[in-house]
Amino acid sequence: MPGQQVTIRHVAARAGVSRQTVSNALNAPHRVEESTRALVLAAVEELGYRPNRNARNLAAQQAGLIGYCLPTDRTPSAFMDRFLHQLTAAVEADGKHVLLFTAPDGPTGTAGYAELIAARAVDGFVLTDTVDGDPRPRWLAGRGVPFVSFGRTWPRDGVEAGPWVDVDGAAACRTLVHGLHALGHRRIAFLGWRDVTGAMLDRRQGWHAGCADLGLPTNLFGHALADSADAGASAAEPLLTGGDAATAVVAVSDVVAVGVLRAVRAAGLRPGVDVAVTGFDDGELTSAVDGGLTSVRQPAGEVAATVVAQLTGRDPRAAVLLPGRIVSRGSAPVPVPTEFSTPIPVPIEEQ
Amino acid sequence: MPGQQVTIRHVAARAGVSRQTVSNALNAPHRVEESTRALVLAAVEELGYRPNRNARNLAAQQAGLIGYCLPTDRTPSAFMDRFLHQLTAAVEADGKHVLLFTAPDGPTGTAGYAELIAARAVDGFVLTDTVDGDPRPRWLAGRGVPFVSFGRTWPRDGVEAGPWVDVDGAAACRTLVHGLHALGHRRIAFLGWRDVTGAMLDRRQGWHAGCADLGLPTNLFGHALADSADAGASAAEPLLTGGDAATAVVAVSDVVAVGVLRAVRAAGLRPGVDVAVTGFDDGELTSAVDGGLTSVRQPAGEVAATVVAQLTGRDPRAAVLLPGRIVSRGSAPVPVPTEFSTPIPVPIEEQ
DNA sequence: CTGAAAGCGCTTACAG
DNA sequence: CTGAAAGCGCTTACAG
Repeated sequence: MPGQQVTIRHVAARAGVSRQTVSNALNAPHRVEESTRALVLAAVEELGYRPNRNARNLAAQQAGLIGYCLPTDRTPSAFMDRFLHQLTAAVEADGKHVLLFTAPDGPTGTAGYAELIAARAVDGFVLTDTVDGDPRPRWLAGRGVPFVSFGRTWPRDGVEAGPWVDVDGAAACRTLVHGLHALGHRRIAFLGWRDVTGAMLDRRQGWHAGCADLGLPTNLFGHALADSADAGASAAEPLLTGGDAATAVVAVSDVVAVGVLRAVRAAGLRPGVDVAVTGFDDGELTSAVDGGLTSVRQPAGEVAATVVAQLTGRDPRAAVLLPGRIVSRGSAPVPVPTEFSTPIPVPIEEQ
Repeated sequence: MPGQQVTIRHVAARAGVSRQTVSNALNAPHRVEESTRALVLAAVEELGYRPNRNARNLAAQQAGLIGYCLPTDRTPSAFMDRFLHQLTAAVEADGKHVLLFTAPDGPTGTAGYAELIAARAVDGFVLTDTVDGDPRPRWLAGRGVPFVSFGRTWPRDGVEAGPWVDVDGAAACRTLVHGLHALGHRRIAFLGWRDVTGAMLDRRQGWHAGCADLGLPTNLFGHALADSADAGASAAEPLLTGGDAATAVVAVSDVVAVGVLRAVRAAGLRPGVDVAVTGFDDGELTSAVDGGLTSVRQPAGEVAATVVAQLTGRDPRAAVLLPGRIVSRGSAPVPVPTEFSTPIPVPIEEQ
């Protein structure tokens, strides 16, 4: 990086005050007379002065950086890109920046965290992709390192490992069931993943609660062997045939829902008409479906803002459940909830 | 961040040497006797010492950080997530980290860059999403700030604004045309975007060259009004009807290709059989298509590694064009190129 | 090869 | 309210 840096010395000389008065004018305005402050600010403006980050942070004993791990083997997703945008903006609003790092020891490894902590390179962490039994929350909490998780930290023995924000998948799926019921469906199935993740269980439980609310059968469910359209199609087939075939399917993800739609067509049925299908994620796949795929959108911006507010202590809550938003499209044109009510209100928009 | 930091003082005391000898053992091993070095390293190991980043960087007059801007209004994409993973890994291999920031003044604004430069918060930048007439490369180059762009910097008056890496979309589309020709197609259309971007022109030019290579008509092309399936379907319709209808369509993106497939079905034709369709991006949409969508995959890891190598001066090239990879699927089962040859070799894999 | 000195550019108590 | 002093934890020439 070339160019002579403008330092606090230059500003002090220009304003005709000492260096610490410049520092005070910038960091503790109340300890400086208004006229002095104006003088300093003018000099700062003229010279385009910005405090050297390293010097400031070294003196202030902070890093000005929040660490965020991108495990290299995670499936890339547009949603995580969106979340990262929002996180970056939220962290910036706090005068800090996001520092990215990888996990050489796997998605839940702590080595990368340990390095950054030892080097005092970050002030805290934001976690994502937490899984049941994830060692990271406990590990960080044990060292007194500030962090917040996007996604539950899955308490052990009823004890939370640390603060988290999550999207209420159960409420969304429950509302989806109510919406499908309002549409006239009475046999509503759930299609999850074979791998038992917390997110999947959460969504399935919401579907189950919705069916129970309305006296609908709760024995219609299946599990895709993978998060793929092919696996979704295979798993959906048995749910769509026979005398007690489902007329609606709540799928655990968009890509599984796309598979369900494929199975619907293969069975000679019309998607959205004979069989309603909903997904989860509201990604670009929703546009790949004729008439659009009804899906659940996660509020990335709200999640990011809440995470940062908790990290800085502005938000004292240890656990925050945010409602998702149902985006209603042709594959399952659930009405906005003027026509029905659910125990937990989840916004629905038509598109 | 709690806990007393282990400093170079502790290590020096433990090893029975002075602080600068510890520093030398770590940063300039050759200036220290082997036995001393071993002693120091043992103390470092025992104490779990890591140099304080801020102190090190302040003394060394560097930031240890590479800035990367995430414009908040950019359409989120799984590919950018993948690229960021790879960039993070590549930067880490160099002992640095990625710092994220936003662009309050729009996708090509320079305010965010200016702040970070003034604060000496980064050592350089990686640019993406450059557009024709993008002010950023010239602005950075004018200040002598190190940067590399992923995506051409679109020279003005023949002068490059700075180093870049890009994926050769023209070569990929040209190869696609040759592959479709090998499949028996003689009327191959191109479907681009109405908005004239460099990437779109690049791909269209490759299609044109391929058709010219093989003596095929070059008047079959259209432009979608947006990067959406609906726009793709509308724009594809006229290409698929009439006596001189196309039997294959090279689409500028996956989502446009999905629209083309919709138009193919709407015209009563069978995708992949009557009409071949290819996309570009190789995102999750490829799995939304029955039999899969043939697409072009960008080598995110190679791009990231090259960008970082240029940034650090390890790679002296100012402009690097990397081949994409064609992933052949049911929508256009182009053969691996043992059966045909193209002017520029682009790998094809079946999937 | 090793250590005493100076300095990186700030902030934070602490006198005046 | 303002400024002289000390210090944040390192690295970098420079003597010994």
